[in-house]
Amino acid sequence: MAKEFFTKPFLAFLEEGKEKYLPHLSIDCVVFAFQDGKLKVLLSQFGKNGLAVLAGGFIGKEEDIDEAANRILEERTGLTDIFLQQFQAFGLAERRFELEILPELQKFGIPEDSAEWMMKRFITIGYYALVRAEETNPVPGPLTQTLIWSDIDDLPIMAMDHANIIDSARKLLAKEIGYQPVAQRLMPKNFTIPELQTLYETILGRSIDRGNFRKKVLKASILEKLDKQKTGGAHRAPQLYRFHPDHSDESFHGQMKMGF
Amino acid sequence: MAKEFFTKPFLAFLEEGKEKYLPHLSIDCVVFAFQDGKLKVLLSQFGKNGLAVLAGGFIGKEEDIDEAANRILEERTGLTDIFLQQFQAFGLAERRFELEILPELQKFGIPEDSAEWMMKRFITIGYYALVRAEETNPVPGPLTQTLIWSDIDDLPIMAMDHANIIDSARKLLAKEIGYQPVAQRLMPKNFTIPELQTLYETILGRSIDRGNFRKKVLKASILEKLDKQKTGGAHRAPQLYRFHPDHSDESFHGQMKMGF
DNA sequence: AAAGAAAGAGTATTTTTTACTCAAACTAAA
DNA sequence: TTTAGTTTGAGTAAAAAATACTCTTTCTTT
Repeated sequence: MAKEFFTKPFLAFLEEGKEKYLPHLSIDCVVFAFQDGKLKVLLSQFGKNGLAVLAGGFIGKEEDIDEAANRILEERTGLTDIFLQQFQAFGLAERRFELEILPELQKFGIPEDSAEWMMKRFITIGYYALVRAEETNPVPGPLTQTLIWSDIDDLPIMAMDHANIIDSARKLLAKEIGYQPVAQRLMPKNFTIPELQTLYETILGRSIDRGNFRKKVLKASILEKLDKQKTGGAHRAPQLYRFHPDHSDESFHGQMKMGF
Repeated sequence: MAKEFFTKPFLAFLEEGKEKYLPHLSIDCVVFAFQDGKLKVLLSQFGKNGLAVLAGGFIGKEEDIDEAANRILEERTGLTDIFLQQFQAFGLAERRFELEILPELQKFGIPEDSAEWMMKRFITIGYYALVRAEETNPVPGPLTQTLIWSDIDDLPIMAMDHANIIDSARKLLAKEIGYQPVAQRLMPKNFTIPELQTLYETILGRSIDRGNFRKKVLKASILEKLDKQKTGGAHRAPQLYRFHPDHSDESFHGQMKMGF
């Protein structure tokens, strides 16, 4: 990785940016996934062990902010129809890339004035997204060197206030999981109840009684039992389920308030 | 009211704006109060029966967005230390004052180019504020002709998407009232339990059992009984309470989840 | 074939919510 | 001064939800 990354597309991006995008405004997406029993976020990193940033971008002059967020996410993950929700704007006066990113660019010989517009103060609108890791195909963009799924509890050093943005998103997630779609979007198509429980436990940050979780989740009748069982496990084969495809989304918020 | 309103201060404001404020960005505050058993919002109206807008303003180039929101609110209400919280950015591509406000300005002979920067596309960051109506002293600003407390269920015609912004804020309020500070900020210093109940009922939009409400609110031990009783009422004199001054705010979120 | 381990199922207790009833206290009308 | 009307304050009983367990089943590994 290195010099050849910051070539034409990136320079072109910088030159065009001033014309195409609204000044002082950006979008940053906290893309969550659940993998190996851990909560992950999608990050792009400037080189191995380098500074990391969220999946971000800018807002076209004639583009809705939600449109922009979807475009940015599609560019990075290849996914359309993502669960994507705005959650907070971050707007401290001293929020600017300058200090951290400018040296990086200079290392690669980018002329300073090409990136001038990017060095201004930026107010960023934070979105959070829920994806299934196994369906995602991360694609580096013009500004992104390496894309990684990082354990949310073991983040690399983040640029600016990005660690703070992730933290806010995570707290929101814990609130929102009581209102459904979260689990649908993060779990694989088929899963066992104990697997679902670990999702809840990692998001809520505490353990839940096994029996009670099962009881509650079944009573909510949001799950559909499959014929198959999960084989290969070390012990008794657990039953596989999937979310009932009927009430695909909004239909029954609050049916499973998850007040454990 | 009329011509003399759009004079020096307003023109000066327009001229300066381009220099002082970030382009394409505004702040709009939904200021809630509870008065006569009704939920009210602070609006400024262009003339009697005219178009109404939220208490809004712009973000200084070196100003945090929270700072800006506080400044704007202080300018209008004279209050400092307001409960003020960002809740959502509104950013449709066609969000612009132009169509609705430009004609108003032209009526008053404002040169079109003075207001040019204001006619661009704006992304607005929505805040909601909670105030005690009786402590507020609304002050018209450079852009605001008349300030009124409007019943949220009987709004005048609102400019742009401002009705939508109010609606979002109200929905949020209903969610947040389960997490405390809301009632503290909206109720007068002293109040009776039935009065508190009507606040909950109007915010939640449904009726609550009298006895159960009282039981729950008392068990949360957030109230302090006063010696006085509320006199003058048509019937049995209800006991006066105030919020326990100790845990003034954050201290015990969630103690009163209000799951009616 | 037996041991270990997790899943599935069930029970019992406590807490919270919901739906009421009844007495007390005050005003206004008789 | 008494009485009717109305709202507050207080309490009870039943239903639902949350919590804390135990026991059985089923699978893998030894």
